[in-house]
Amino acid sequence: MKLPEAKNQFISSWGAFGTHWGINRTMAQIHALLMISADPLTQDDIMEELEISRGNVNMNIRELISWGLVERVILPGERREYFNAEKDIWKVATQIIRERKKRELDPMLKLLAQLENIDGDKKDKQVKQFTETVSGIRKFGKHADQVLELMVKADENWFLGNLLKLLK
Amino acid sequence: MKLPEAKNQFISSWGAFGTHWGINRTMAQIHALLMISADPLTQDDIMEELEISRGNVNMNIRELISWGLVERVILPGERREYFNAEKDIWKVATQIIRERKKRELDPMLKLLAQLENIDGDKKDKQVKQFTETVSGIRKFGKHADQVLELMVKADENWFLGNLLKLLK
DNA sequence: CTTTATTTTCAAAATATTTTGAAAATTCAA
DNA sequence: TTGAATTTTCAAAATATTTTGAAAATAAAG
Repeated sequence: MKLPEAKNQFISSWGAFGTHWGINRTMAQIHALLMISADPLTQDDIMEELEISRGNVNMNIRELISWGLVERVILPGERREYFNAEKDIWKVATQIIRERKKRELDPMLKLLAQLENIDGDKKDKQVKQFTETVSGIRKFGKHADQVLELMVKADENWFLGNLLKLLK
Repeated sequence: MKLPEAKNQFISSWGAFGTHWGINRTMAQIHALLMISADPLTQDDIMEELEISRGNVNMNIRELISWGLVERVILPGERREYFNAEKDIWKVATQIIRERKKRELDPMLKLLAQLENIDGDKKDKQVKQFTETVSGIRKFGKHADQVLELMVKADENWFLGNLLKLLK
């Protein structure tokens, strides 16, 4: 397979992959394109390569920047802005984990804490099941939170190396 | 807070949570409802509780069954089918991991393997960056695959207990 | 300042997803 | 069998999301 075809395949499946993770297709495609580009690209490069509108590129680029996955690059003597993606996949993953934790897990845990103590007969079957389910999810979430916290702080090889050694 | 209000809050935020994970809102809400119900429910119970149509309930219930998160229950002497959700959150999580691994991670790894060897000048900057990115993602994916595999097979306390002890 | 290149915004259009509800299929009891 | 209860299907409608593109805003150069 030649580079252009491989590029297209990668971009397209990274895009599809993204949709399963609550990320829109185009944002994931732009991310994919930037990850495999040796040099930073302009908005126009991206528009042309992915055949999408300027507004679309602009919005999704800004979203990628807010996720900490892409940075603006100013090349000396150039008027236009360039965009560059973090290419170290470990950094990409920890950055995504960090953001999703902040945006989703933390608020969920906060809510569950509130729901754990409800008024009513603790002997009642429905009350009991509700409390048990909520507290089970909360405990699990707290564990996950700790594990993810360690993961984002740890160095790749150290963490996975030790983990796999331990568990083998 | 009283049970009914707490229930609604839980269902509604579990639904919102689901949408961030590529699961549709209603499916997640039905799942939430079944997880906090002490007893199995019928399609009509779910329709009434969530104020949604019969077809909607039916489709999403079947989807939950295909994910292995909900089971059909036949109560003796009852004509109608009842539905019951797995309530052990560890089992729920491992089941979701198992399915998503199968549906998403495995196919992605297969594709990346194909893309790792492309025709062309290995010295070319673009070819080099493409290959590096793809192989980096693939290596990471394979690690993740192993970790998830172990996680799915391990017992909750054993796994998290050891992991946290090691990393503290 | 004025002009021109570039980026950003956002209402409207296009597309995609979800939901409904009624008809068809199935299941079970009599 | 037959018929009533129940479940399933799926085209059409409703809703939600994404994309466009042109106008407004901003930034740099002359």
